[in-house]
Amino acid sequence: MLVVSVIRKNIDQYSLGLQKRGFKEPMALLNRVIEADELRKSLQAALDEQLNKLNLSSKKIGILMQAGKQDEARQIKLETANIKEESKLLTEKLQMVEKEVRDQLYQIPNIPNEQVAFGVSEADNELIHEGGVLPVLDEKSKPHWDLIADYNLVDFNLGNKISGAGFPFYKNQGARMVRAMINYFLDQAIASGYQEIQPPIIVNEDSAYATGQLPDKEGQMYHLSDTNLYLIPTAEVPLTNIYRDVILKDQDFPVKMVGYTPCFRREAGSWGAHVRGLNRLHQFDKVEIVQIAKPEESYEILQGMIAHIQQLIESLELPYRILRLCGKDLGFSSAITYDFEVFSAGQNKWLEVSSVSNFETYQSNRLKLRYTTEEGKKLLAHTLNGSALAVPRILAAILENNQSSTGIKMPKVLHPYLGFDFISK
RNA sequence: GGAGGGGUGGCCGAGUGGUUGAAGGCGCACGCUUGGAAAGCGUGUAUACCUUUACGGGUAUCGGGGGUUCGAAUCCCUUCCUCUCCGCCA
Repeated sequence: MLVVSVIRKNIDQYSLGLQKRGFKEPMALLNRVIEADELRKSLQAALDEQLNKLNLSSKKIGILMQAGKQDEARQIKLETANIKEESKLLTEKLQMVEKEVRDQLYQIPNIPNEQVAFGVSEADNELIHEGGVLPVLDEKSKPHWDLIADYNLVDFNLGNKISGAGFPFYKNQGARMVRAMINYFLDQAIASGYQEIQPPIIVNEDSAYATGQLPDKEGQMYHLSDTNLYLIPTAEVPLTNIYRDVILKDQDFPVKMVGYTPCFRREAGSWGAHVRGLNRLHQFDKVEIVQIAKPEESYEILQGMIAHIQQLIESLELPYRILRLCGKDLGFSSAITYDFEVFSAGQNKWLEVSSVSNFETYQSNRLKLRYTTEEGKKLLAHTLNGSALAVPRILAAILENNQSSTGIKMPKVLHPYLGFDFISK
């Protein structure tokens, strides 16, 4: 959520930023919030004045009562009726306006960083880097959903029976691969100085609001209505919320967390042939890295996170590319996002396997996540996170890219985790 | 799930209707003291919003929400959390 006072100060720059996201009349939108906030302030001032009168009267009455001057006290009591009436009205108005300001702020996404390009579709995402070698496969090569069936690695039918579409059963060497990747990804993050955390995968409403899944993305999450709790769509939610309502001191930095969790996504309305196999699931495994940073350091830290993910993908010997998302494709809360895509040769398709973002203060404003500067000022911190990595699509790419007539070769780095180096019949 | 006890500032802890944003202590900061340190003494030490060039002033906040009252940390309702005992249990 943006800060109104900051919008006011940077209105031209913010307006331009929203244009990058495809907003037609951003200036009007921004001015509307500012005006609503002005109204809020004046109502607040008027209310405070009434409350002040009331407080003064109460004090007087207290003193008179103690002095035994009941009659004088009763006289003042009568006068307070008007004030109370007035402050009640003002309170109601104020609450309405406060809600309006909040609702308007909820509708304004984060302002893109200056590096983010204008764009009208995902075709305008900028290619930043390419790495690895595209595999040359013979024409008998298959997509992973066929390979999975051939080698009995994942059972989708069983998933349908027990849970529903999008809830696969991993079996045999497939299950082993999932477990190996999770462990490998976690170990690599730990080696890069991230603190491992195993968080809950069910969170309350406050947490879902604080990281921005609510109010408008409730369709993304599974909701447990009897207890009003949510299944997490990503470990970002519990990990970042650790720092909700926290004021960090200098010695608390750096804050680097890594967590493995299953992730749950309803993905309402996005089902079809293009999401076959492991490409898109309701439940999947992901290792997530999260950092909290001082504003002046956050972009350097973002580069570090990018480097970490890049190394991870390279170590798996997968062809990949890094894209910087354009304004149109940028997530609502993000100021800048880099997507990592891996080429999956059996489908002849790029699969997004990681998305790393700097949210600047957009999340921390809702989280009330701050830090103390050397001068003792309390400022909003920056939050960043990235996938490192999402398991099923990596699994798919490994299977497809490494297939041959005799079987599937496993990347070297996973051998110690797997206990095997080749999948064959 | 049953029965009971609690949630107060960075921490401990007092406070059951009236100049209480909150005694006292610890911690922390600064100053005095000292050869130096400790002890001692003094001063200061919450957050948010509004207002003021500044000094300052105002409002709200004693788990959250609502109510009673001129006035609530204190009374009532509701909700969350927590502790103890019993039950159940991986």
